[in-house]
Amino acid sequence: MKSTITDVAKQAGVSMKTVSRVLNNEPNVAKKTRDRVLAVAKELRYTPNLAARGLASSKSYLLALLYDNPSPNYIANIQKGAIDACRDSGYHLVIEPLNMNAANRGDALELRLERLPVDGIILTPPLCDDVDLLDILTRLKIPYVPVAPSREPEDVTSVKMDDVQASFEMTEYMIRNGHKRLGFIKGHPEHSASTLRYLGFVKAVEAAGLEVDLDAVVDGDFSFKSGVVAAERLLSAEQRPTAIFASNDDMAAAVVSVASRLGISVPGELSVGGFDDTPLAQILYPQLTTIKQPIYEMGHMAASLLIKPPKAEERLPSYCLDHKLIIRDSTQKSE
Amino acid sequence: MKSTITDVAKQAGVSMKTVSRVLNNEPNVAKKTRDRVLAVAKELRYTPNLAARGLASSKSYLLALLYDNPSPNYIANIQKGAIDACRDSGYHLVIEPLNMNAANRGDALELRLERLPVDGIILTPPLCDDVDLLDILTRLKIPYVPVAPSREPEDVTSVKMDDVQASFEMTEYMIRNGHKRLGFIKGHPEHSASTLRYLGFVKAVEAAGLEVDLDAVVDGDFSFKSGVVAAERLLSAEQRPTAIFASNDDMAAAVVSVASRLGISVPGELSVGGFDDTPLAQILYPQLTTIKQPIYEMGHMAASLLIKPPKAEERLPSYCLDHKLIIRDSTQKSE
DNA sequence: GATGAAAATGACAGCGCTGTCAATTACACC
DNA sequence: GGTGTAATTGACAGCGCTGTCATTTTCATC
Repeated sequence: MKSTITDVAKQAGVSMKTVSRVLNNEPNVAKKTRDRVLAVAKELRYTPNLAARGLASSKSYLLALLYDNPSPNYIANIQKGAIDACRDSGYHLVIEPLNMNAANRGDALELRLERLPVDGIILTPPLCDDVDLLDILTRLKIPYVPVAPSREPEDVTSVKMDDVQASFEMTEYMIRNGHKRLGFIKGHPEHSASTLRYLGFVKAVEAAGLEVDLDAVVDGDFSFKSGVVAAERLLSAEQRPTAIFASNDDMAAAVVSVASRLGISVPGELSVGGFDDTPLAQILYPQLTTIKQPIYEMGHMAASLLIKPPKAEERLPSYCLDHKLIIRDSTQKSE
Repeated sequence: MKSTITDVAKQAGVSMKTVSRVLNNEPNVAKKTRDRVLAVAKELRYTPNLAARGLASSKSYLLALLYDNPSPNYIANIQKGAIDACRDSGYHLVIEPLNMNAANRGDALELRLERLPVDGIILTPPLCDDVDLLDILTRLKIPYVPVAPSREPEDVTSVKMDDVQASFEMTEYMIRNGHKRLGFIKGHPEHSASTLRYLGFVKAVEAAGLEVDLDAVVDGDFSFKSGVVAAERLLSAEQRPTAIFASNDDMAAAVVSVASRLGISVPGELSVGGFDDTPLAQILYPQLTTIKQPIYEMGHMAASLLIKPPKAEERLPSYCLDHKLIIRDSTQKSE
């Protein structure tokens, strides 16, 4: 019923090995032969048997995405990118949520990883900064690519985005729109992105020859709730900001919500900028101006790097992918 | 380095086949032998080679989750459930997003499915109602389990929840809290859940001896935006409802938002109920009373059914899993 | 046309496991 | 102890493919 390499070989009048060469894009096959084999394979609707392939070549044609991240949206996008990269190369993606509490560490973790029959692993934050995990992976000699790690490990290629630059652009955009009293809501203090985003904000303010008003920089922790507290503080100030840049969309949403409660119109009297471009950004009214992280692209790149690792001499320590400032309805010119 | 079945067999002084029996929990192995083999396997840190296993048994120990669904949250939960079910049985889950536009149908789709080296497929809405897809799967003899299908296919076991009952409970809860003027916002007319949820609402109202006020039943399409329109209509009525039940959380969030804008306090003057228990429900202030679908559980059950199909005589046409009414802060007693 | 090197092809073993079926052992019973 | 049945164990082939290495073909060059 289901055709094998042998069937194709017979039909095309060549050896199994030649068929194998064609299917794996190996060199040293005459064009004529290649075309014939390809034609027969198509005709017979041949599909390679992954298990057999894997057994013979001691590869699995499987990549794993490891995560321990509460944001389904982030994961879904990484996932989509990785899968699309896999598709063209005959790879598949298996998903492994990892709960990194104490009980799951040490030997249990190592065992679990050993059991994972994959050719490479994509690590999302915060796993990509977990020293234990990285150690085990290195020991097990499983190739991995960290996505947006806080510190880039040596000898390993990672993919990331430029948080500082993205934050810089959002701030610059607000300033270009005539805003001078800028508020900023910081992210979770233990998250490295928080620092970077704040840094970009500061850089942009200073680059414009303005001064950072430290009273208008308040702490947050990425949660909607912390955004509410921060917004109340910012908006009840004597000289309230004309624009607030929150370190993520949830907190930006909180700003919009508080403003609406206080009767401050957005964007009329207050511009609000977020970060992440989560679905929330478009659900909200007005829709949020925000930064779209290249999440899909990072997933895609990470998988590609695992499937076809660059040669040692071409290896970059990291690939930085482009974000995008998405201007929607929550920001406008200062009046 | 990595140990094989042969190593274990030698060390334990039995044949490979016996080791294989033990590892696969086959019957007819003496307890003594079983224990010894297990001990040796553990000592040697033996992990079965999936590819070899698959090749020999023509199984892949892989399940696929197919989706074409915009809600990352839904997918993430199904996924988590399925993976947890896989874990204990040595299975892994591969994820396959499917874009069901015209170009990807027909032969391309069939080819793609043929290439998927899996033992079974979990279908999420709306894929589980796609006749083309179901046809191909049947033809290819790939077992599948639809999650929450609109119409239950014959000869196939599906998993689902009881939308009518869930909706009934939410409504009943509101009525029990003294609410008599109830508003309802419908979901997308082409989504079967919309009908069911409305049905549950009507049943509960009538069961309480009240009458459905058709002026307080307005159309929506599950989007926040449609919720805004619906809420404005409901809340500007002469006799506005004291409680509004929206067919999903996004629309419930819209109700809360509109109420806040109109200066109507929630839950003081207006109770709001949602459906789905999305992250939004907890992000919001006040947090939403809503229905938690057994999404994780459905994923878990679907995978379990694929891994260990019930015998023909024990087969149920469908497994209905329990939802939960989650009472938070957006509802209270009518004053 | 002879020569040699490179390109193209093929024969064959074996990856690690399980299915089949045969062989051995255990055990109840007379 | 002998017999029969069931429980337990093992020998062996082979799943479909690729790696290795040997062989054949091609073709530029003299």
